[in-house]
Amino acid sequence: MGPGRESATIERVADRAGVSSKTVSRVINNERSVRAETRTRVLEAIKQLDYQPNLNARGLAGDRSFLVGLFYDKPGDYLSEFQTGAVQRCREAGLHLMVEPLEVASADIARDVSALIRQLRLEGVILVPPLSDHALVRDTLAAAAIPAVHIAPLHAPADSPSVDTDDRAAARKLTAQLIGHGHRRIAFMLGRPDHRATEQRYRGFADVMHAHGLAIDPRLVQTGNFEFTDGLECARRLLETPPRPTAIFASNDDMAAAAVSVGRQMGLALPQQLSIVGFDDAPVATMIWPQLSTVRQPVRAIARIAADLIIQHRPHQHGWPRPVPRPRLDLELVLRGSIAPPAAAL
Amino acid sequence: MGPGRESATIERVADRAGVSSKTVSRVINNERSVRAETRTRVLEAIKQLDYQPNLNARGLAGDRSFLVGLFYDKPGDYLSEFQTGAVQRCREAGLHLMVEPLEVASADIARDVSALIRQLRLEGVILVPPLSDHALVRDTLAAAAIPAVHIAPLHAPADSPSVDTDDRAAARKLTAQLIGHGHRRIAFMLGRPDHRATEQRYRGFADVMHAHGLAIDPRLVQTGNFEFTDGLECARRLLETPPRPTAIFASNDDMAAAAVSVGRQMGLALPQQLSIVGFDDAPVATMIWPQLSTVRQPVRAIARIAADLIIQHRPHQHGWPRPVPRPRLDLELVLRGSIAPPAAAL
DNA sequence: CACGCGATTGACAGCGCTGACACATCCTTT
DNA sequence: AAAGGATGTGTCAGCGCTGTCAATCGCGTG
Repeated sequence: MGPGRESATIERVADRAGVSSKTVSRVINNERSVRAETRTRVLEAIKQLDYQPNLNARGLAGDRSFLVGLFYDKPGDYLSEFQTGAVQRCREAGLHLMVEPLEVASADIARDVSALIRQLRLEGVILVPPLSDHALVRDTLAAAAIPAVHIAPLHAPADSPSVDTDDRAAARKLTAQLIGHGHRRIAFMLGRPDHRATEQRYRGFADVMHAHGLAIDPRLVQTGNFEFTDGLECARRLLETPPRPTAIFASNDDMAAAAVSVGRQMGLALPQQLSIVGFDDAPVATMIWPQLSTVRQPVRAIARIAADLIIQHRPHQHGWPRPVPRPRLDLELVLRGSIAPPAAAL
Repeated sequence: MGPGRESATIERVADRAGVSSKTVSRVINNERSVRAETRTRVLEAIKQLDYQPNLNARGLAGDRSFLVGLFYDKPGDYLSEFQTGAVQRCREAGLHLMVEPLEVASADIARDVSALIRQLRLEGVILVPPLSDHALVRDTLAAAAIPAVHIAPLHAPADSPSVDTDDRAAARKLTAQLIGHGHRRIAFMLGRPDHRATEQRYRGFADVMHAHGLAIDPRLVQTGNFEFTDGLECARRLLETPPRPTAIFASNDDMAAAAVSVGRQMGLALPQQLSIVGFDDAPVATMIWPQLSTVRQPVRAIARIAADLIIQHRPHQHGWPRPVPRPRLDLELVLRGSIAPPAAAL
């Protein structure tokens, strides 16, 4: 009820409840050996005084920090979705998320990481690609014995958990859609080579092409680095390669959007003369016309799981359970208007 | 050189430098009264031991936290740009940014805010719209005497700084472009009513329309809430209103993209039969065809300034300087392919 | 009824740092 | 040469909490 005039301390709560501060501490930390009646009394006092424990003090005394780090390289929609999911899960566990940009290309990235974890005493760190494969960052974290969760790493570290999605299976399904509509000559736009997704998505594509006995023209496989602008260039090359492909599988929606843009500039009727699919179900997928058929990324769910892994780890202290957890999520196709039978096949 | 095996403490540094821990503290906090020679010696010891001060301890002892909060409602590209700018500036000052989502609609938002600022002891908070106008949040912050910087608030709080952009002037310039190309019948898509930008952008539009003696058909002013999906609906209504407008001024790029999408679905040639302009220079502005003429938002710069305001405030302790700082940034037009003379005027 | 054991609770030190204040130096000034 | 004023440095307590360990309580057992 009454708002604490000065922020109440644990002592004040203890007095009001008629117990020692240590008992209040026990209640706050949800320790078992507190009589139910005592607990109630303490809780009541906490509520009445509107007491909020001081995390600095808790941290200093208990050698904790209540902080989880989320390290990223490139801001954007993915990141902001991810952090929203991670924060949600962290809050439930009474933790807070420090979102820290790190330049992969920076020379003193190791120093930055080291400073972060030692000053803030992070209890765990989540690494999103391409940081999840950065050797220096990994080693620094390992040396400091900070629990780290790697999102979709190219090479899963032996003693650190990772969270993955089954991009390959999804890419298979999406490719099957294209082939099912009658496409035979399909181009592929690769993502950044330092992302696991790049490899997996291409493999899924290749799997199905081969299964159908379809050749992959090497000239029709180009790298767009997951970037719209690179995708523009890439799409141009692809569409200038005769005979023109009737469909393009872009490894993400930004590049798919670039393909749409180039296709339109070249005067092609979309999707009749050119089918295009993307990956991620990014916002742009529905903001262009035709809307992209793509694969939904459950970004928030991934983030939640990653945060959860850190949270679950804390009590154990002694490394990760064996085998190291490596959850893998299934992906879901989102079919929209960007696929049509190839004009020639009509 | 040698990496500290166990994280070094201030005492260890003091021993090595042959001074007291207090002197080391002085060096860390960059206090003046330390002899240059002593300072050098201490810094040397710090480097040799690779010492990193414990922020928990610093915070507890000095009643600080080295934490600045960034409160937001909706994740997205804007947010992630903003936080990148804010983090950069904070780092330079040795502060860290806690990015915290807050639900504007939530009933216990005040409780959430209160818990955050009291547990973490935030040294300052940055509020992005629409949080910058949330009365409860504002009051809670004020009651706790936390310095808060409001980004583009509808109503600038009397004793809190705000950072603004001159949306009105930019909207004028953009409208002038449309009219300069020969457009007379121009529709307008409004944003969310709880954003200052919504009002300012419309006013700028109206200013120029009136200055040219052009009427604003009330049926051609619709609300799209800054959302792509609402924008779709909105654009449909606008384009079905006879006589059809030859141009649409959307208050942001997402809605402009929606207008492009609808225009295309209706079979209009863009930009010949319909010119469209947006606002913000969001990623989507260049990812659709035709690319949007729009207004660049210097989001990172705004974020930097906001962080800087907090940083500058700290030493003073006794409120903000008078008058309360209210920096306002100018905006820059970005002209791309989405404007053409109206077909009829050709 | 003394004893033992688990469940509960409290006393106390101390986490790593900084604020307040005391002390020591080294100049100036008259 | 003594007093006054900067400047530089150290001592010590304590920030608000938790770990450790000891004390106390409740109660079944022999």
